[in-house]
Amino acid sequence: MNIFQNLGMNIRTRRKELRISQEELARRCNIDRSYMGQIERGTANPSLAVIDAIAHSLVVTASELLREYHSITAKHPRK
Amino acid sequence: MNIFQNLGMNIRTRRKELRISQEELARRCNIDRSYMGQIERGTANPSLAVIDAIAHSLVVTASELLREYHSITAKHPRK
DNA sequence: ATATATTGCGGACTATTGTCCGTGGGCTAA
DNA sequence: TTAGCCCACGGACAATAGTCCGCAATATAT
Repeated sequence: MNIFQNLGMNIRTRRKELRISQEELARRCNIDRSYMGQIERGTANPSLAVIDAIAHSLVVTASELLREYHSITAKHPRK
Repeated sequence: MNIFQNLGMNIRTRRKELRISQEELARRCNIDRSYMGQIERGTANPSLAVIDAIAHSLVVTASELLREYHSITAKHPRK
């Protein structure tokens, strides 16, 4: 899990809490829908302006979006 | 103080703790020295990859670099 | 004061981000 | 089945991040 995937997971988790689609989130952030998908998958390298816009739409801080992601189900990894 | 200036202040503060120049920090991050200056002044919009590289060189996390900056001297602003 | 190191700032250029389409697949419901 | 979402992925393009120089301004020493 690199920092890009970590950011993506945090965004996806928070977005699903708000029960909105990638497209709706992208619209609220004024960014492209397919680019939002790349960010969630961890395959894009977004600028701070983009990260900040997403954070605002998700009602969290950019710092929080970059915190280490902890999945509930992925606890106790074997090995 | 916007998020760019906030990031810049955190970087500059941490860099001075380590007693290194912008040029030395830029060299350790493999980025341009004048661009590092722009980032510290809050006039650049760096990508997550750049923020992460700086964080590593400063031995902190990207999340920490984006936390709200609190100056010691700038307390109790008048109005 | 004179050096010396460090930083701000500019222009010209290259590399990469981010946009704007379309297409196809998986899913749920009617 | 068909229809409606939602998401992954691709290509071509526009916008901007980031580089590489130089030079001036400022700080920090000697």
